[in-house]
Amino acid sequence: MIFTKSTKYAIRAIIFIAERCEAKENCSIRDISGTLEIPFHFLTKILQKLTEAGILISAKGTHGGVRLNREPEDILLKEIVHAVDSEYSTEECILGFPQCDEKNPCALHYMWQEPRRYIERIIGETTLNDILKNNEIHKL
Amino acid sequence: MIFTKSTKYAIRAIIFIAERCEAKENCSIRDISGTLEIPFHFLTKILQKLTEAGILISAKGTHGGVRLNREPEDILLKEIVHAVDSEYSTEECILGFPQCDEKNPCALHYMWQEPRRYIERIIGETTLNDILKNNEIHKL
DNA sequence: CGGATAAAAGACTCTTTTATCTGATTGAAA
DNA sequence: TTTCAATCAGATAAAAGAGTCTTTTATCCG
Ligand code: SF4
Ligand code: SF4
Repeated sequence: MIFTKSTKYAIRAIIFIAERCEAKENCSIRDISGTLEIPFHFLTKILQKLTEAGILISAKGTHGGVRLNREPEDILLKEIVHAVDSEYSTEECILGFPQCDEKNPCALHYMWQEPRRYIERIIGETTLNDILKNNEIHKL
Repeated sequence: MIFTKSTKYAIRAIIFIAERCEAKENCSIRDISGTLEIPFHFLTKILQKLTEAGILISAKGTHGGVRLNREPEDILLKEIVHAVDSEYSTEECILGFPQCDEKNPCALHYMWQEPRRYIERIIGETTLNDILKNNEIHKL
């Protein structure tokens, strides 16, 4: 609805990593994939992006895997979203016009301001820690 | 972002029809397609759905075309959206889980309530007339 | 009335994007 | 040096979007 499937997977995976893996321990991608029922190779690609973005850190070989590269309170939802889907934007016209004309807006433009602002705030200000505070997510 | 391309096309087309065609006159789909730069055959499919939904009424043959079947104040945005994309829903979990657990929600669930409610209100309560009141939409 | 024509409806095919799967490569640990 | 697990390259599948062509139905014009 608002996030792409990749983005949803990314968020779910990060929550899993933060909750299930101790700071110094690696999470095997295979495990994450199995538990969260996310296609393995699709997940690897997503996690690679998160690693490139400096959100995760990965290790090959035995006991390898992936873990957080920073404290949950230093990871913004925004970073996760943009790491996975660099095009993501809330600026676009709700009717798909190329540039949004703030000067002479249509009614929908106007109505869309409020929810858009909320969404921008959620994505821009929520940290991984905020998400973790409200405990167990079902299926995890 | 929130609407599919088909839905955006549908809304733009309906606005065009309402503004450019007199009550008893038909709008040629070819014209709409040309003016709004919407692929012709893609648009016909969308408009067919709107016709099936009773929002538009169509006529074949010379001077045929499409026009509103009801007054703009009796056409809810919701109807347009659902006519084109019957699956559309704002109920879904923002993280893509199958059923949303209201009992023990995660933080995102909670944060998502506000914008979701706004969006539901926009879609559920806005009529075509509300959209038309705020005059000219650019590129139309 | 009867054929020419205009325009929507419908059936297919093609392209692009998003999502998923298969298999080979690399590197770390044991 | 074997083994485990991430990485990387590529093919395939599914969905959304766009294009081609045929059929149907209404008007027009003689
Ligand atoms: S005014 Fe309306 S149509 Fe124009 S860019 Fe803004 S939302 Fe889109
Ligand atoms: S609580 Fe969170 S994860 Fe669970 S259904 Fe609601 S939004 Fe989705």
